[in-house]
Amino acid sequence: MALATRERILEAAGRALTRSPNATVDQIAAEARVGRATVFRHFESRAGLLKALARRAIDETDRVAREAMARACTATDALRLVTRAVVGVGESYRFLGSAPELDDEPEIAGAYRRQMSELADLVRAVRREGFIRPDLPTAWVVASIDGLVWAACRAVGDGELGVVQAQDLVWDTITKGLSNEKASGFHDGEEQTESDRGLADD
Amino acid sequence: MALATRERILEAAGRALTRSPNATVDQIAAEARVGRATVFRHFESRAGLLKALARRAIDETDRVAREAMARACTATDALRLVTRAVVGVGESYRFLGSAPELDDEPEIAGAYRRQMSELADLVRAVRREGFIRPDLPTAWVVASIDGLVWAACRAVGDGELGVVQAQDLVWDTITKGLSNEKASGFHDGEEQTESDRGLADD
DNA sequence: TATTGGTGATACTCTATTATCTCATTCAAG
DNA sequence: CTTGAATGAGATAATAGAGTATCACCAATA
Repeated sequence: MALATRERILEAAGRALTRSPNATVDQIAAEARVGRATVFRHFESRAGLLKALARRAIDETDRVAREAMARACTATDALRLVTRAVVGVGESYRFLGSAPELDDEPEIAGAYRRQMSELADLVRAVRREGFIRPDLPTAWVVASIDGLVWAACRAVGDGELGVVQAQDLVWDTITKGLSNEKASGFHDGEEQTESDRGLADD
Repeated sequence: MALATRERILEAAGRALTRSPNATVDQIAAEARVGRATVFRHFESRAGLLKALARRAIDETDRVAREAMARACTATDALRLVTRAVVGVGESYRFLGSAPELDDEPEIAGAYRRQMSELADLVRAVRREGFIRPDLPTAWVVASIDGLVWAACRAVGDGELGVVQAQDLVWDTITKGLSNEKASGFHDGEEQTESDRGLADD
């Protein structure tokens, strides 16, 4: 039962830390229906627990992302599958975004940087295939994909969307945006600036 | 000098808390080049300081958002101007995203909910004007706009983009997406089920 | 039955941090 | 020059939470 207990603590820690990133060991133990001492029997310290949890989330993300990469034959399709996969396991690593202590763990911080760097590589490959609008900086493409995936994970976690629905919507939005106006007769230039200038007195 | 000192502490707290959300009063005081006791002379407690900081950020966001709303004649244009405005003051409230204690402040949590609800109202109005793709759930439109604004603020804070550039890119991405393929010959039908199967193989 | 490994509960120490208080210093206004 | 308000620095108390140690309990197993 040792392994099961450890796993149960990790799951509970994920839930508790997603709710409140400063959750105490007491709260985590309570969430796991486990004695406080048991937590320290399985993890050397609270920081160690956080680190193990983060490593677990990162490894799982890596796994599904590599799986997706392996299945795709073009970079564009790889990006599509990777975003889907990451949204699918989003619950695992949602706590990472608000876990400040982890920035001090060089192992975790390094792994996160590596993941973002791999995403940037993938985006550059997708760009070479011509799928990405050439006028967008790569940094923004990476940042906005990250933001959309993040939004999808949060929406799923908040029960606003189903997982599959969120997976579909992320790629859909990347591809087509939110706007209805396909013809792109919508330049930031004309009608908008008109209305802007027409009413701006300052 | 009293007001200036208070302001200086607030600015410093914003910087310190953006760096590390658990920054101690010591660290905030050091960042403000101010004695520790002075912080407690201007704010009743650390929680009070955080609350004042959050209120300041929320009020500033409200201010620029209302200003933008007042200048626009259509809901669509209002959404464009509001996103621009919020990205412009993004630095003020970046710390809010990783300040867990603030969820316990009913005043702050309520104000945040109100802002999100106002954004949802605006999105619904934009939808009525026909600008938003009818097949997208409003919840997703709100979430993804939030995600894109968030991504823009973070990119600006990290020095990856200039403020004006980020402001342009958010609306540009909302309108047109990231993809080059206008024709949308890209349907996600079959391959997804495939990937789905792949994800559920454990 | 005796043993053993994992557990819960509790008491305890130790440290970090908040919050208060005091006193000397600075500095600007009168 | 005097005065008073604001500040910096430091001592101090109070508290919360991490981490340790101990003991009793239970279930599986020899």
